[in-house]
Amino acid sequence: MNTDCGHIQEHEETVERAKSNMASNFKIERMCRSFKAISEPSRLRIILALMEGEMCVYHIVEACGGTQSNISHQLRVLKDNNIIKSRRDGQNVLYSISDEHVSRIIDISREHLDC
Amino acid sequence: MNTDCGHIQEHEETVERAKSNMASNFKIERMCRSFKAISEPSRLRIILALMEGEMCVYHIVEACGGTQSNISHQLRVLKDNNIIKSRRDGQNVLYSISDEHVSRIIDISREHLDC
DNA sequence: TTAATATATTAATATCTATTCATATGTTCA
DNA sequence: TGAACATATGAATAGATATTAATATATTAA
Repeated sequence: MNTDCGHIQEHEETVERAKSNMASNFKIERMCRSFKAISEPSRLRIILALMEGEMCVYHIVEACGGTQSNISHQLRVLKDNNIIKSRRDGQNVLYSISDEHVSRIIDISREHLDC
Repeated sequence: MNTDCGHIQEHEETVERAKSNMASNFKIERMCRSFKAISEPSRLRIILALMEGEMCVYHIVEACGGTQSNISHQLRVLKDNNIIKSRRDGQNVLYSISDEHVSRIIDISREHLDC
């Protein structure tokens, strides 16, 4: 491998910009964890469901299918990554999308893939 | 588990909307694959680098670090998921972000996580 | 306080994924 | 044509992740 790709000048400049704008490892990993959280079908279903409104676990199970245990695991992952938030209401725990960035990202993706 | 969460009416309505707006399994999996593609540090680094401009493989390696082989594997994953595109130019292959949706999603995420 | 209900956690396993090393393919130029 | 270079691929393995079943915790109401 050498640099003689016939675009040395532009590419070297791009490399420099890329290096100086590159997020830190810490931030890269943080972003990745967020994207990974929404990268599994059962979790994405939960997000899409919650984009329709706040729900308790029982109703999330009803809307998304799957077992209570599995949904609960996925809710945990989503919450740990600040994708969703929860509040207790008596015996129930109500979940909702934690902030608008999430919905925007999902909407762009749906638009992009025509979903 | 039963439905008696004290929010039966609203939740049932939300469940109905969620079910009727829920993307098909096929589309859910397609979205998930896209998100998964951008969910690994080395791949996200490549995307961030290419957001600065088109580059050949050698320069991507220079910008992102890692081995040529690994970068090449990751480029493949990104390309298979239409995150990036490539064109051959002589001995080199030049990669770039495949469309603006990708950059928008990454930008929102950076803004969200303050990266 | 006990029973009933809703949700969360733990541990086990099966599956998936990233990374590495070795090698193959494709391109240019002598 | 063959040598040199740029990129891609295949196979192996180590590590991560999803799913399940069983059980624990938390809340309410009797």
